[in-house]
Parts: sequence; C-alpha cells; structure tokens
Amino acid sequence: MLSQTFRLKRMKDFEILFKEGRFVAGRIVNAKIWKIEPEKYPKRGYQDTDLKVGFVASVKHEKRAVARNRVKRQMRESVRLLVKDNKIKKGNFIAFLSTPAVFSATTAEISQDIELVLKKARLYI
RNA sequence: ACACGAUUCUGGAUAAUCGCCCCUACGGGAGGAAAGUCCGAACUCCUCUUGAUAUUAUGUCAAGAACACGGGUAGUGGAUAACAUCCAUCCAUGCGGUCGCGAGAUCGUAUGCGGGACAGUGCCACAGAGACAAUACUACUCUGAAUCCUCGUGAUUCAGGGGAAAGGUGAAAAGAGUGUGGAGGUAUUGAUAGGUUCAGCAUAUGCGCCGUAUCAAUGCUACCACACUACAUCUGUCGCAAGACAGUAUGGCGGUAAACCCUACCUGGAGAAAGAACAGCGUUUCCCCAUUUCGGGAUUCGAAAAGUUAGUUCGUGUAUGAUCCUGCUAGUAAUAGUAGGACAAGAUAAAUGAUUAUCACCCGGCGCAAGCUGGGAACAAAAUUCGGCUUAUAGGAAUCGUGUGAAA
RNA sequence: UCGGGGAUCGUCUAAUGGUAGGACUACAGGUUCUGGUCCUGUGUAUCGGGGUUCGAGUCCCUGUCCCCGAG
Repeated sequence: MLSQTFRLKRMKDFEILFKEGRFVAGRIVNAKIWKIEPEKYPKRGYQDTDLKVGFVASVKHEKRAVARNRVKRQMRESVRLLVKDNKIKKGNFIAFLSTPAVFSATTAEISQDIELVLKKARLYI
C-alpha cells in the first residue's frame, strides 16, 4: 500500500490538478498529470521534488463500493512498486482515472497499463 | 437413495514475501447482511411548562412534555431501554386429509395493518324497477271516469289503489343457511281427450300446429311444519384475558374505515455536518501593502487575474458496558437474575491489501484404483453506537415436510 | 451521516377508486407533376413484486432507478 507522503488528498489539490493538468489516455486506465509550478501557487507550499498521486474510481462506471475500492487498491499497489524503485519522475501531480474496462481487469493488466500511461507522459525513468 | 420446499446455523484454513491503518510498546485490524435507510433507543443541542436557587432581568439545577395542531399503533396476555420487533395464545381465512345426503364439523399446515359500519358523513361505475329503513317501471289485478262499436260485465285511454312467488341486471338485490315433508304456484316434458282460426307438407285424412281440459314425471319456489348447522345476545361453568364449552333459552337492518371519521393508547423538535475547545476565516463596504498580465504619453494611472475559504483536537471506542462466552436458577417461551471468564477494528480522497505455495470444498477430463491435470468459489465492505425490520447471497451442515423409486 | 421529491406511449404531459386522454413523433392513405404544408386513419404506455377492494395509474407494504438539498 502506498505511503501517505505520496498521496494526493486535499480537495484543493484535486481542483488545481483537474484545472491545470493535461490528459493522458491508456488502454484501461486514464490519467491527469500536472507538472508542479510552485511560483504560480506560492502559498500552497509546493516543491519541485514533490510527487503526489491520487486515484479515482467513478460511480458511473461501477455501482458497487466493493469493486471500486478494490480497483483503487490495485492501482495503489502498482504505483507503490514503481515508487519503490524510483521509476516515476518527481515534481508532478498525477491522478489515475478509471474506465469501465478496468473493473474486469487483473492486477497485472492494471500494472502494465499504468506503466504504459507513464511512458506516454514521459514520466517513466 | 434422489429431487423440491421451509426453518436454523455456517459464510474456507495455514504459511511466506512485499506493504497499509491504530498503538509508547506488547499487540490488534470488516459482515451476516457492514447494504437499503423502513422503524426504535442511547447521546447532544434547542423549544416550552412547573418548581427551587442565586442574583438580577438573566443564569444554574431538578422534574416533565400539559393544551392545540400533526404523526403513529390497533385481537388478548407477556418480554424489552424502546419499537411497526420478539414470545405465547385466541379468532378468521386459504390449501390438503377424514367424517356428513347437505349446510357444516374436525385434524394438519400456511397466511393475516386482526378495534369500531345501531356516533355521523361519503362512495358502491356500467347494467338494473330498485344500491340501503329503497323503489311501484313492466306483467297481473281492483275501483272510477271518458271514448269506440259488432252493445258484451267487450276494447282502448286516463286517474287512483292493491300487488314483491314473474322480469334478469350486477361483485353485491333487501339478508341467516341446509335437509325432509305438507299444501299450493310456476316452468318444461310426456300421455290421453279436445280444436283445425293461423304457417307448412302430401292432401279422403294424416303429419304437424294450437296449448283448452285431465293425469303423470322432473326442476325451481314466497309460505307452513319438523329436524339440523352456523352466527349474535343472555344465563351458567372454565380461563389473568382475548375467548372456549353447555343450554327444550332469546334473536335476525347489505358492503366499504389500506374512504373521511370515532374510540383507546403512544408521541415536544432537530440530528454527529449533533455538540465542545483552539484558531478567527468567508461575505458586503472602505483604506493600505506586495505579485503577475495587458493598455497607455506615465518611478504613475486604469483594467483583469492570482494569492485566503469545507482548518486542528475532542466527541470517537469505552471494561462505571442495554458488551461477548460458559454454567446455574426462574419462566411454555421471548427474556430476566446470578456466578466465573474475556477485552475484541477505529480510518477521514477514508486502513484491513497484492502475489505465491500447501491443504480442504465443487465441476470437468484421463485412470480399475491410488492419483494426475484444467477450471471455479456467492452476495457484498465499517464511518457515533446499539436493538429490530427489509432486501441480496455460491457452496456446506442439521431438523422437519412433500413427491418419486427400491427393499422389508 | 442525514433530509426532500419523482417514475404514465419513442418524447412532453392529463386523468373525484369505474373504458388510461391530448400534443409532437412514427406508419399508412388522400391532396400535389414531386416534396413540404394540410386532411383522414392506425399503432404504441401506468418502474418491478405483493396486499386492501366487486374493481387500483390512484390507497397500503416492499424493492429498483433517477433528481435535488445540507456548516
């Protein structure tokens, strides 16, 4: 499970990410990515070396809470393994978004697709 | 043995690696429904009433929720902190078996928002004469009057009565029902006698037609008699009660209250985003300072943007607990009392995960077997706490019931 | 964690407990040289399940889905 220091939690952070960030599509997982610009929001206390990752599972894609929570946990596990090996470029906000297909995928498939998305975004080292 | 149904219980185990949340540490870490949010309670604040007290125009403490409006519950007795829940029981209804000619009785099982229709009001479409102390339309019948002619106790019309055994409508028809008999009525059928005006066929007459008379059979039936069955009331016995049983007793004015309503009982309101502490934000107006962008003659002026905004701790996980486990006692039971033991998640973009192995379970394939191999494993995840209800649910276990087959 | 409201033809919307109506759309026919307009006709619905009632879109219970609000 991913440590709290790498988690995106604040409502305001999500608002900034979805307003400023760019969209990257994968096969079963999409992403919203924003390169942190500390001088634009000086009072938030952002730093260039921060890495914050959030996870979204939409109610419109899957109604059951059990399935949504499970997908979020699977995505977190995949990201944790990447962060552990320092595979993700620092200084970014990332939010991974669900698609309808992700709810029938296995953990290995989700992990592969997250790597694919990060490579497309040129954040994979 | 198999299949189906009902009820109750269960809702995979162990280990390794890498992680997450709580915790000083040791250690601990989803459910029977955590779900839906349909009820109830704890807890907190607010409102009102009464009393006490301090002081002063309000505060504190205690007890409570009257009146009104609204909402809820509804056989009886009990359980509970409380409930629309639970237990026991009564009654009614459905289904099945047995008994009875029948109305019905009885046994088993299931279901039931199961008070009141002599307090009042409303509604009962269409159809039908009439839909609730009703109606008199038609058939039938009596009286009177008028008109007509073939002048007869004829026909027609009108008025006023009588008449509920006929009309055939409807879910329901004026209101207990069933059986047997009586004396009638009525319908149908048959036989005999009679008629031949009218339709028809052959045509001396017969078939047929008419339905006048008698007889017989069958069906329905207001009324009367007897017997029986159910219901209500009364009296007696039994039961805490709802009610049950008995009687040569008495009686007979539809349905609907999940229509308004009446009766009895319960209920003050809002909810953890409750609420407490720290911080003192946001909104509106004015002033000042700093940043970015744009414009312009411009160390300045104007315009725009951005910077702040669901913060932190407690409440919140408890051992002074409506807690859990085991035993005993009381009780038919729900449950209560008592003795001993246990301490069992606590997050807030929200922990309880991912991968692998072995065992156990289910299905398929290969195999005599041992076994090998491939696949499957439901419904669904705490959000202040607890008691219920409702809905979802693979596989397994126990008990009971029904059906089929086999054996005795 | 709570509180409100709703669901009727393909779409929008009516209906004191008594035949589910209207508009647009669709289809067919007519009018026209053809299309449109216009006229006529036809088809199509009460969210699922249970109950009360002679009878339920309406009343009661229960589920499903949708929308709105909350210092």
